[in-house]
Amino acid sequence: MPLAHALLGLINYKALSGYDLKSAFNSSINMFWDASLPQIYRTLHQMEKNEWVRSSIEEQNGKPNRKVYEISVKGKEELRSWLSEPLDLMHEKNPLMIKMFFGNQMDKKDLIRQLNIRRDQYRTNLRKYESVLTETVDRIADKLNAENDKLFWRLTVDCGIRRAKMFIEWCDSALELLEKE
Amino acid sequence: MPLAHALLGLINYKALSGYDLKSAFNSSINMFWDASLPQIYRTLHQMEKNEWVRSSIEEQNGKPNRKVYEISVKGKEELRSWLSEPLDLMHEKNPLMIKMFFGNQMDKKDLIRQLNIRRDQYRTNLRKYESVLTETVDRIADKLNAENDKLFWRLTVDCGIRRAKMFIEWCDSALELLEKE
DNA sequence: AGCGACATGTAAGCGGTTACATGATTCT
DNA sequence: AGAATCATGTAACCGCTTACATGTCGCT
Repeated sequence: MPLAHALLGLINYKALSGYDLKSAFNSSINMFWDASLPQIYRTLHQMEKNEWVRSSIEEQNGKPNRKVYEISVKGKEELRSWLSEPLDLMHEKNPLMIKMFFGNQMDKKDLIRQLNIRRDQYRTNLRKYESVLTETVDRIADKLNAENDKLFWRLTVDCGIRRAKMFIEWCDSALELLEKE
Repeated sequence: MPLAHALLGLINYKALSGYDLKSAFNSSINMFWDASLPQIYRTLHQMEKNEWVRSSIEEQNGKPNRKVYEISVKGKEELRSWLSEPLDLMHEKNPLMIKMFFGNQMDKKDLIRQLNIRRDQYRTNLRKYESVLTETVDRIADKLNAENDKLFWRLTVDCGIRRAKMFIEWCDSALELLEKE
C-alpha cells in the first residue's frame, strides 16, 4: 500500500494530524501520488490498528481539537522494509492516449483542441515544478533541518519536470503532424 | 469511464467478444491503459444495460460458445461525444518516486539496486514499443484495412517510446548523482 | 452577514484486483 | 497424462471518490 507508506514516511519526520498530512502531501509527494482527505483518515485508522502509529488528542483553545499521529517502532520497521523491497512497474494510465488511438474516429478539430488544452496543462505544471525546485525544496528543508534530504527531493522534482517537458514536446510534434496533414 | 469508451472504440471496428477485447487491448491501448478480464466482462454488462452494445451468442463446433458484442447507434453517439469532450489531467501515480522522496531514510545500496531494476524494466518496454512501431502497427492496419488509423496509432506508440526514454534518462542521471556522492 | 480556512469525520457507490469455478480442445 | 489455450463468468475484497455532516475562527 503506497499511500500508507507515504503517510508513514511523512509522520517519521514529525507527528502530524490527518489535515497536516493532506497539506504535506500537496506540497511534496503530490507530483507522483495523490490522496483525498477521507482516504487519508481511513488509512490512518488502518495504520493505527496495525500499530504502525499511535494517536493522541491535542487540545487547542479557540480551534477544534487535533488528532496527532506519531510513528511507532513497528511502524519504523514497516517503513524500512517497504522502502527496501523492489516494486513491480505500475501501469501508467492516460485516457488522452485512448482518444489519440481512436483519432481517426474523431473530428480533427476536436483532437487538435484537446491537444492544445493538454499542452497548456503540462506547461502550467512545468512552471509550478520549476518553482518547487528553485524555491520550495530549500525553504522546507531549512525549516525541517533536512539538509540531507534535499538531493532526493530534487531528484523527485526533476523527474516531474522531465515528464512535463516530454509530454509538451510530444504534444508539439503531434500538433505539427496533424496540422500539416 | 475511459474503460467503457475504450471497449466501445474497439467494438466500433468490428464485433468482438470479451475474450477478444482482452487480447485487442493487450496489443494496442495497453501501453496507456489496462483491464483485467473480469473487469471487461462487468463493463460489457453495464454497456449492454445502457444499450451502447448488443450481444449475440455465436455457436462454435468443438469450442465453447462465444458471446459477441456489436455497437448500437446509441453506442456510436456515446463514443463520439466522449471523444469530443476534453478531459481533466489525470493524476499520474508512481510509487518509486515515493521511495526516492524518502531516499534519505533508505540504505543507498537498496535505492541504487531499485533504480537499476526500474531502468531495465523501462528498457524492456522501450524495445517492445519500438518493435510495435516498426512492425505491429502496419501488420494490424493492413489486416483491418485501417490505413487512415496508422498515423494516430503511431503517435500513441511514439508517446510510449518518449515516456520510456525519459524515465531511462532520469534513472541514468539519478544513478550518476547517487554513485559519485 | 457571509466566505474561506481549519479540523474531523461518515456513507454510498464505483472501479479494479484476486481467487475461485467450469469445461472443451489442442499440443507435448 | 498433463499443460496451455479458448471461453465465460461469480464472489469477496480493497482503494478511492463524492457527497454529506458538523463546528470554530478570522477576515471582509
